[in-house]
Amino acid sequence: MAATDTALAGLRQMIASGALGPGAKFPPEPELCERLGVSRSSLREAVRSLAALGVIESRHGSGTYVSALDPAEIISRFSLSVQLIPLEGVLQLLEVRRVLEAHATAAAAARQDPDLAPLLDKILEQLEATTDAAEIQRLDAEFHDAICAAGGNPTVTALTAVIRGRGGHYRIFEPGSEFDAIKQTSDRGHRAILAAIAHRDPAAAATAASAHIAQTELWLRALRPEPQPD
Amino acid sequence: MAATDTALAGLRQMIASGALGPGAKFPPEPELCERLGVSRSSLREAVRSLAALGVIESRHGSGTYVSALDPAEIISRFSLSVQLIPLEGVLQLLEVRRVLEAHATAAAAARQDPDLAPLLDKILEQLEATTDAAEIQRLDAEFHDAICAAGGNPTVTALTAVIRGRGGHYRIFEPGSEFDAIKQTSDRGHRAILAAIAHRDPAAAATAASAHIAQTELWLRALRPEPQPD
DNA sequence: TGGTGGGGAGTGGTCTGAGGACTTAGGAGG
DNA sequence: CCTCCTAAGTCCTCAGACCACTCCCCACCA
Repeated sequence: MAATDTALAGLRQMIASGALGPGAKFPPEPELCERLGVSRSSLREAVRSLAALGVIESRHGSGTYVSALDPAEIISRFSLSVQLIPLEGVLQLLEVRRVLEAHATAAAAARQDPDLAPLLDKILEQLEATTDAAEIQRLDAEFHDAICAAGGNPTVTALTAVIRGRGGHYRIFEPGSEFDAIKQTSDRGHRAILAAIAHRDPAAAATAASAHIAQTELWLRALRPEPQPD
Repeated sequence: MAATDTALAGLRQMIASGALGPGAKFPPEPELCERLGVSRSSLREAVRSLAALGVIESRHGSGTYVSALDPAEIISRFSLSVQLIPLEGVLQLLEVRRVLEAHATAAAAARQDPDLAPLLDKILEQLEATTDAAEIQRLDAEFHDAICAAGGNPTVTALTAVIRGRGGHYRIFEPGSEFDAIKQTSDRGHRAILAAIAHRDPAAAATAASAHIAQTELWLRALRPEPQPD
């Protein structure tokens, strides 16, 4: 087995076996090198791999630690790779988001948090008042994030946020011929979601959320805009 | 900015800008070092990070390449970190699986693939005939995988497979006092799913799949078994 | 007594240089 | 035309050195 793979398997095993739980500190690099039988370079590459996956955290001058192993944090690490996926794959991911967010929106409606509807209304008022693309994206994310968070499953919230972040790179809302029609349709979709939540109607909430995101999918398929780097 | 982060951002930018598309080959390491202004160690750690996320592939003796950037492949990279997530997080992930797999099962029922029902029936016959834990796990995965694949979204298939792989580490089916009852309930759940698919009934299929996975969640919450390393 | 600042040990981050292992393409030989 | 082999190209691993950062302890001062 290759040296880096040996180190990777060894580190993974130390966590999987329960020897090191969430937040635990690894031995210093020289000791790990000796124990795993690899050079420091190879060990560090293995550590980097696990760090990229959100399993390990290296703190300069302090040590190397097992992460909290929280699924939401781990999922958020995938943002980097998701942001590089081409359009065809993004459409598949949007179907995932549509299904999950419909579920989360229904859960939010069922939970009857009295503070949620006023918060969402405040966000929508700002959203409806602006025509700035970046501002639209920020407020849209805030709206959907608040709903998902109210759904009660942080993992679902993280997953939908990662996918939404990718969709945001395709600037549907750039000023153009279709801008007004798209913006109005989007605003109406948000209001429909809020209305369903305010009426404590989970089924209507799921339908409204699903329709809203399906609309985004249709725009992406039709416009096929170029993604914006950075 | 730290050296490794500089290299990471540079590599990422080369892909995001469109300079290197899926499958494209990177320049050799020495040239990348010079262009990005970092040493080979730092460059290699950055490459390892992106490789862990499924964005880059290094082939010994050949070169470094951009991956296919296929969302299903990228999601499968997740498997390593998901397998280390503790029970509490697994339950959150199972909710994701339940929602997605209900959706995929409904889609499979709606698609009316004539080969699907016979295939599933054959798998279930084998599954119902065995009491070996590993065999149960393998056939169960095969059953659900075939359904998700028929759902038509490879990303959903990959995501559910990763989560299912984690659930499999908690051996619900180890021989014990509850074994027979659990096995029978599980078998009945599979049959209900198959019946709904055979009857081309998407709503019933979604309900059956959702109930089947919800049952797994209940077992995990109740039994709280210890995960099996390796 | 309690707070504060500095210093030193511990630890991860980066660079350099060297040699080994693997892949691939192209030419020699059949 | 096919096969085998050579050689160039490229990534993989190791070793050693030095730098940067964190944290704890202790002397110092109010």
